[in-house]
Amino acid sequence: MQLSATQERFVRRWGEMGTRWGIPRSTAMLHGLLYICDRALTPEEICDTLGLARSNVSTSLRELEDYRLVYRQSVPGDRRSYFTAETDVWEMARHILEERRRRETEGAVSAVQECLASAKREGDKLLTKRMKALQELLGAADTVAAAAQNYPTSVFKRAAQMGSRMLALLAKL
Amino acid sequence: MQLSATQERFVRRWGEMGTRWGIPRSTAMLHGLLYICDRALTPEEICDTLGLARSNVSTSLRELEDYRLVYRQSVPGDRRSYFTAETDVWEMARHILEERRRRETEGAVSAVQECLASAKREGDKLLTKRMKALQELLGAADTVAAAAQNYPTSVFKRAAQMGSRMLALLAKL
DNA sequence: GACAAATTTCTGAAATTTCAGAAAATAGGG
DNA sequence: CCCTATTTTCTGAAATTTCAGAAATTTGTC
Repeated sequence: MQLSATQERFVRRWGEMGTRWGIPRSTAMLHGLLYICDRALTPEEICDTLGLARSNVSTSLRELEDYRLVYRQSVPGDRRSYFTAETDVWEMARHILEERRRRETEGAVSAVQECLASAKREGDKLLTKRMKALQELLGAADTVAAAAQNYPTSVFKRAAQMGSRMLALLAKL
Repeated sequence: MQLSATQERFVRRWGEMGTRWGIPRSTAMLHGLLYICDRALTPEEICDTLGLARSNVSTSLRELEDYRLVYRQSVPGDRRSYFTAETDVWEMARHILEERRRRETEGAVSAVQECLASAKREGDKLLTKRMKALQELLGAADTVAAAAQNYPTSVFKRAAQMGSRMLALLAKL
């Protein structure tokens, strides 16, 4: 698959962005490519287009599937897998939020939990206080993120779009 | 400064968490240490306590100052700098959000902007559509994050704590 | 169940990031 | 204005991460 100059540029830029978000460049490029494609691609085509090793594409695709940013499709009578990206950006955002919550906050919550227990046991007042505060924050973040998962995309979208107005409203309460 | 076993454990765990968040382990440890301290520390003390190189502490402190997670204080008649951490977790969260917005979304917004312009110029319908969608998402995220900066901590805190309820409300509209 | 196509896992090399030590710069006190 | 205490910047070594190529595994077909 031959990319136009602009498509090429987007894919490259997107890959660059990925690195800032803690996503390997090649994984992000692969995602960018699928995102701007209107048909499903085979891993083979992806390799050729982006100049990545087959193994790398395989690993990246699995990672992106975990994030639910790309979907695998199988065509009857064709042994190859075909991949497409999630193109609804709000759905994308939800999935990223969900996965990041799993990976980034869950560990922190349990770490703080443990330390809080120890601090109490040892009677360390200050540490107890600090751990409680952290727990409050992490808990709230986790709750919001979790809640976002339980509503349809339309609600999530509306919430994000109205976010600033909601804050304005809250400021008056 | 001698740490108790639990304090030590927290600092270590917090450092570990940092790496998942894209923050160097030593920087996160340093932040963790200051967060659980009730008095200001000198860089020297921090080195001794955590076993880090002086240079490393210097760099990490500057980074944490950029995030506004630690503050520098100077004591008259003492040439050394003293450092304390932000201990209000909601303020902490706001500062992190702000800095992450600056570092992570600003670049993406301008990248998409550029690509959108090129796509339009070239008449690439699909790419234009995709770039517009991304722009919508990034714009919304940016707006929410920006709005959070403009309200007092109390509002931010309330918003986070009520987040799930707000979503429930929105779902009915 | 043997064969071929496709995919995944393993391994190490290349690139990047983190961090300690040395050298340079800065600031205060005499 | 020099001297000393403190901090910052520079440099390269160590650790980590990313990724290509080879080997192993899986999947489907005959």
